[in-house]
Amino acid sequence: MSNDTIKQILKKTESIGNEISVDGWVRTKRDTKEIAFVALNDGSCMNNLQVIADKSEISEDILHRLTTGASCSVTGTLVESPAKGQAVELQASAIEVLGDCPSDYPLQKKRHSFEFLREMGHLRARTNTFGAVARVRNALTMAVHNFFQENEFFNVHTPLITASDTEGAGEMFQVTTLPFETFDSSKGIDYSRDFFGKKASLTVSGQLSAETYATALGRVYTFGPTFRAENSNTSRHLAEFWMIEPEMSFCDINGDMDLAEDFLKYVLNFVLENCAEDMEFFNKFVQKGIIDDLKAVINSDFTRISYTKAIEQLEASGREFEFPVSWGIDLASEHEKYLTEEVYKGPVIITDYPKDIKAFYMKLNEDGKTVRAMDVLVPRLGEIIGGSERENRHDVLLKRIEEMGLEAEDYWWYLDLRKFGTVPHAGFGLGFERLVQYTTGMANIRDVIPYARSAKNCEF
RNA sequence: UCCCCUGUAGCUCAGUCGGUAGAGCGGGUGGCUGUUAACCACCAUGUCAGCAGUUCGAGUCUGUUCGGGGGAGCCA
Repeated sequence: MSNDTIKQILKKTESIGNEISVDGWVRTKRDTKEIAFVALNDGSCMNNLQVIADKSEISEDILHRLTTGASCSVTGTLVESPAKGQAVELQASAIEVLGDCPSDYPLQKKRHSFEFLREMGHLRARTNTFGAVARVRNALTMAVHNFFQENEFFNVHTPLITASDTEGAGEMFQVTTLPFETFDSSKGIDYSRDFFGKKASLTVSGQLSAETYATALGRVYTFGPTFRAENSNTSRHLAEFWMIEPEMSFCDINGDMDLAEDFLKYVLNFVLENCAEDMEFFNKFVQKGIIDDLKAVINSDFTRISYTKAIEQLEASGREFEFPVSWGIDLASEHEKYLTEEVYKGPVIITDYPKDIKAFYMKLNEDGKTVRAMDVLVPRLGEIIGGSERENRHDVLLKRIEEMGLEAEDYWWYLDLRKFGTVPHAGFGLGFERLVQYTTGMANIRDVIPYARSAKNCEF
């Protein structure tokens, strides 16, 4: 923690003329007869610090070892740069090589494909793109907490291991200490001998637990890892991902939509303000025009339409969809894309879905056919947020549980929330990696989390 | 899980009608220039993903296994 980071050095022009020391990794070196130009990066920001290594000051041996990827500590004088391309540069008086980098270093000073870099999970953060993703991801994490804390939400740590396999959001990973080397399938499984004395799994959602705290603290949110054992092989799914789930008491579906809209605008704005350089990079090299897109979202009013209206629009479009449109179907990607990218050209919130295609806990409308669900759809990605007002009537919830073929006794504590001082409440869920994807324009979700876990993929 | 595409040097790719391997970048060496993905010259580098088959002969054709990508479904 002794030396300034390159980010600090590049910002503080008043230190021109001072003797400073900097640590970092060599990105590139350009040799001339008298001088070598070394682009030094320390991860603190996108930009490199140009180090001037005069061959009269720095030995040939040291210069020879400053290969791409090598780490070093440079001492010298910060001076105004006489050439274009950078405002300041470091005139080196001494360079210490901390770690050599032999020529079989896989990251060359050229662009690599994301596919190749995925095989280099332990090194890819040293590239411009993945460094920027990591910094933006960090900023988004900050923004999420700031937003909820400023709005008086309490962060709740919901359990990662759960014994209720009834959360109903997808296939679960089982957690067990039973020795399956000696497992005899003909005898069945005696879970009473397992660690928890019953079948346990990794959580697929913190929502039900969050609801219990919302009905005590008012406004809460979770922000933690979630696990789904789905065999889905797409650029939008992970087996391990981070989810944000706010839950509010004394709130209906309209308040829920307001929160979702405010939330998205807040975090996007936070990143544009705090990661300007990284966002410029994405704007230029990853997704052209993304900064203007995000600004447009921040300054727009999200369109809010009912499911029934959306179906009418799709039917009236005259479009040949692969999946035919009729009231009662779940919207497919092509339908969502049409609505967000072609009709409204921006975020769209769709509400009041048919009860049969949504979860049991969503509040039933007076029509008896639809529930107070709301999905936020955005261009490029589709559904980014899914939420609802929760069913707060004990008798209706019980009936819905039975209708869906679920066991009421599995939900005894969840039903208790409606038995004892029930309140209207609502919330939503948001996959954090999808938010990072949407913000950076990165096309594949495996490139916005440090180490992606998906079917048949658990490297590093 | 389904459909489509794909696997050749460290990377990105070309390789025609089946005749025994090529470019750019990267690396090494030398030169040159306050350079900016520097430039110029020279040099080195391959289990053509694996296995099996057809053929006088397979990077090329066939089968199969594995890996990667895109789309779909499921979803966040």
